[in-house]
Amino acid sequence: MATGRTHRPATRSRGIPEATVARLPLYLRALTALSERSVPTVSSEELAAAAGVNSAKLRKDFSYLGSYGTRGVGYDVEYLVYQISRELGLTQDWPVVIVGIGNLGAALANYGGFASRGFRVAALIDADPAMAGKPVAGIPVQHTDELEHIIESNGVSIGVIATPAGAAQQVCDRLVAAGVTSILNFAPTVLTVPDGVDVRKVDLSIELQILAFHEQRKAGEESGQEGGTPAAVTRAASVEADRKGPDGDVPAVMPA
Amino acid sequence: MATGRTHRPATRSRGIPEATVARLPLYLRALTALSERSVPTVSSEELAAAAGVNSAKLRKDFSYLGSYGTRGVGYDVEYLVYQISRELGLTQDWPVVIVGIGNLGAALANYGGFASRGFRVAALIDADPAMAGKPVAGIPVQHTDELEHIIESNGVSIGVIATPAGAAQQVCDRLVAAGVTSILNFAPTVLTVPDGVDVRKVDLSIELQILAFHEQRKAGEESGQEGGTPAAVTRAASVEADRKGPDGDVPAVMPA
DNA sequence: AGTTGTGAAGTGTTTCACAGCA
DNA sequence: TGCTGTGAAACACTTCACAACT
Repeated sequence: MATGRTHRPATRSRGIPEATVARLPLYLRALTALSERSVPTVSSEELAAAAGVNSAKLRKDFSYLGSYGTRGVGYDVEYLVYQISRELGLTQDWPVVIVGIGNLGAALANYGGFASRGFRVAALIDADPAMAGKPVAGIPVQHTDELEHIIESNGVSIGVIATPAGAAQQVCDRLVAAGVTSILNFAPTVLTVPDGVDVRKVDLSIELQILAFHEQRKAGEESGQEGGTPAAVTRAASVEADRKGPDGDVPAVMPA
Repeated sequence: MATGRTHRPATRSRGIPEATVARLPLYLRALTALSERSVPTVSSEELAAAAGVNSAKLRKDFSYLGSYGTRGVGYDVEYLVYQISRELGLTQDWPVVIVGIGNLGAALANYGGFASRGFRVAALIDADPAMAGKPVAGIPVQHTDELEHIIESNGVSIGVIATPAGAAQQVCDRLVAAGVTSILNFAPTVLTVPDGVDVRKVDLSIELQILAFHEQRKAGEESGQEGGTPAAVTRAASVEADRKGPDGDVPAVMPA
């Protein structure tokens, strides 16, 4: 089993920690804003505030990239923008395909920040023949049949999956077979991919559930009741721990 | 300055690590699928595979919730579904408002998994008067003027911001003032909120940038270029990468 | 004086490996 | 026998605090 790995291999690149990589885009955005206001230099304290992190963390993060600051002064905004862009690989242009042009896919296609920084929507792909040819965000939707051809002829290495959950793994397999090695998955499914392929997932309902967890804690906290179980206003779901009757011996769980 | 905190307070609740909380929804989804197939029990190994994590991690995660398994057997699916739901606070119903009904807001409103598990879209809110009354996903859009009233009369504590970046902080302030204490932010902005308010952000372009970073590394790894992977057009930003003196270690430069 | 860059300490997370129980 | 539950080790990340430099 274990036909392939799932998720970030986390192969700590050139010694840049994954957590740092995840923050670089944040710094970049803050720096870009400063750049647009023609601010020439910025201190770690200021930039950290703008990016929503603390300054020690920011300095440590930057230290993995090199010594790009000037003691007593701060960081040169333009220079740092460039260095981070380069580190993130944004000085080249990444063609991206979006598969699944429903509400979400359309939203993504229209998302401005998409094109702005190093990414270019090379194609929109949908399984519905009725969609074919219809322009979304100025780009004509193409049918799934074209997928392999599009990937190959455009040298696409990043794919975005915005299909229903049921179609996601299949689309993923085709993307990978055609040469895509990085996937951003919006479908609520665990994708299985071969080694060497990166998958990141964005999952609305997971985020909401995490918020609900904390929200519940807040509610429980102020109603006295300590030490024990989470007070919870629980509208008593009547799920009980009892065996199901017919146990056919279902082997359970398959990796699809 | 420092008017308020930014981001997850990460107040390690009742000893359940944040990393574990973030995985509970994943387990829950896998368990729900098993439940629908009437699978009665599942081992840590099987469940871990379905959720895309390794089994040691899963067992450790579950150990924070209590001892819900049976040695030699595994976990009772229904029972675990209930325990995790309860822990996440999904046995109560969370009314949610979505602010900003553009492409993305509409996609979110239509997202099924939304309503399915403990969340209910209480209202859709948009600043555009032309949108008012128009139904999206069967729910009539209401004008921003109604925001405070909606929040208060529905007891909404979770808000989703899907507005343009420029409006996000202002919307956030109003949500918080009206009583919202958890926010899911899709706008590419760092929100500032008072203590006690949780913010989680979902940011497409950040995810893509992280993928680009890894993608770039893959490309660089196997020598320079090869026929057929990136459309690497390296749009030479001419920022001159030379201003620092001391070499001799870490810089991790990858000239192209 | 002001601010970076970084060892070292502290904290959180993952993995190992096996005792303990069904 | 098989699988959970968990200390302990390993690893990753964050924060501290200050020397080094401008």
